[in-house]
Amino acid sequence: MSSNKPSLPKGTRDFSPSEMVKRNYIFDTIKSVFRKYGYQEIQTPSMENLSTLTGKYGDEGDKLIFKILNSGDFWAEADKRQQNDSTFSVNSRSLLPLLSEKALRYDLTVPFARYVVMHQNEISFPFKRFQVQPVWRADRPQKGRYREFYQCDVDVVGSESLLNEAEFILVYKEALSNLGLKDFTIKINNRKILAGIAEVIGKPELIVDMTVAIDKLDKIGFEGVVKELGERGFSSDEIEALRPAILLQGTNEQKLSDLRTMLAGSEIAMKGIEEIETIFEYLRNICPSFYEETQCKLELDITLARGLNYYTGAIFEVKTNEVAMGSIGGGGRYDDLTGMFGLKGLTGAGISFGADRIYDVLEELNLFPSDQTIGTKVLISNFDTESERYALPLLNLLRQANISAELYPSSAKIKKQLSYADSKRIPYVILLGSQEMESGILTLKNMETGEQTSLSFEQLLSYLK
RNA sequence: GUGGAUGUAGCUCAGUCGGUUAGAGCACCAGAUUGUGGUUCUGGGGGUCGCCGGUUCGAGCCCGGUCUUCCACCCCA
Repeated sequence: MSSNKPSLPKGTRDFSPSEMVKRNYIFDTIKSVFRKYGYQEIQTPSMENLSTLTGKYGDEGDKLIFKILNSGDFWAEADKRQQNDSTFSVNSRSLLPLLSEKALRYDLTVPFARYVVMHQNEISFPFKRFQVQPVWRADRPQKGRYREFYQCDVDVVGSESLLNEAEFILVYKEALSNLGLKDFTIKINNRKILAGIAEVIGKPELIVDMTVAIDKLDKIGFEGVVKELGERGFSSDEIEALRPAILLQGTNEQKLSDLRTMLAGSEIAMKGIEEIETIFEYLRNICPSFYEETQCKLELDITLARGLNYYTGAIFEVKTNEVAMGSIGGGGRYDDLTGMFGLKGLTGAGISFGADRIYDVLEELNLFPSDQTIGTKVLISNFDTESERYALPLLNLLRQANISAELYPSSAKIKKQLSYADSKRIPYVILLGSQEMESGILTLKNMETGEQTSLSFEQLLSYLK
């Protein structure tokens, strides 16, 4: 490519009309489920103060935040600082606030926490909100991974009830089923159980290393996990003690019962186990048939570790079993996210749908409905200035009747006008030339069958409605 | 951030051993057809072979560098 040709920043994409139709189908489906469960929509700015975002996602996460360059001459500013303040030394850290004080949002959860703190006086708790907006991450793109992508989040703050967690599972099930997915698994775990395991083997401070390692079980196998645990500072005795937890088998009930025995000495683990059981019980009471449906599997998975930097209770992750793709959703409970912004004692929980990955999945499985692509329903052909003048009021009447219509804007060859209708998949064309103007009877062409019928305008209106 | 591939027309890709004017399919435009598309036929436009340098009588092809994209790791939706 020569250098003067335009290109896109790495990991970003244009969305053409046909793609937007499909994307809106996903957003509309998910949003309508959110609304049905009582969540209200908000939006927040694309950019936040850098200080709002840093330190919330861990060291790895902080590196992936897109920072926005300040306007102005940071170098001159640094000079001035040095002259006025002898303790000011020029290095990457001291320069950063001069270089950048804003950043693109990395997810929707932290901006939401910021929103809650700033609007606490107008919010009545518990506050159930949903938010569908793009987020940006500066990592290397690959399959199913973009630098700009949309998240669809639902969160509730100010409610400890595990009913919220149970409802998240139902939201996942309903939204993904409505999108046509036929085999997906919602994995659930609890940070408290993980903490309990780390406690029982005597390494509570290594909980993050432990979970990062066992999270890779399905990818690198048990031997790989053992190796990684060793590298992360676990002795072979401790690894041996972890074995039964990592290799937990059976139904959710069996797993819970095994965990109860295994972690009997840990108060926090018991709390986590009880929480999972309560969630399951809510589900049974809300939806007795939940476990009988085959398309959506709910699986307690002790190796599931996510966003440990702020989750404190339940953790969720959703995967489709129909195509190879990373997770298409995730979430959990975070007890003190607003605490970072000075509002203590407010618990929250939420889940997220990865719309771009869901798009890729639906595309691969050919699950987009075909009737979604129709925009304009009828095109009025344009033979000459006279027929154009004749067509204008008809165009208006069609639109007043709520029929999506357009008039070809110039008297190009009919061949070209029909090709245009064809490429836009417009199902009907009104042929309007001297014959039609004389008789007042219009010719309606069905673009799919090629059939042409002669109709009065009134007949045509009721036909197209 | 680490490792591996890739780059030729708008898109997908051929291009032999280094040898004349770099090709195909699709897409686009026009004509066959001055009131009929999606099929067909004919013709047409479109290229700094990613970029910079080197080797050579001669480079799309070989060498060095650089950038891009893709794949994997880390991490994640």
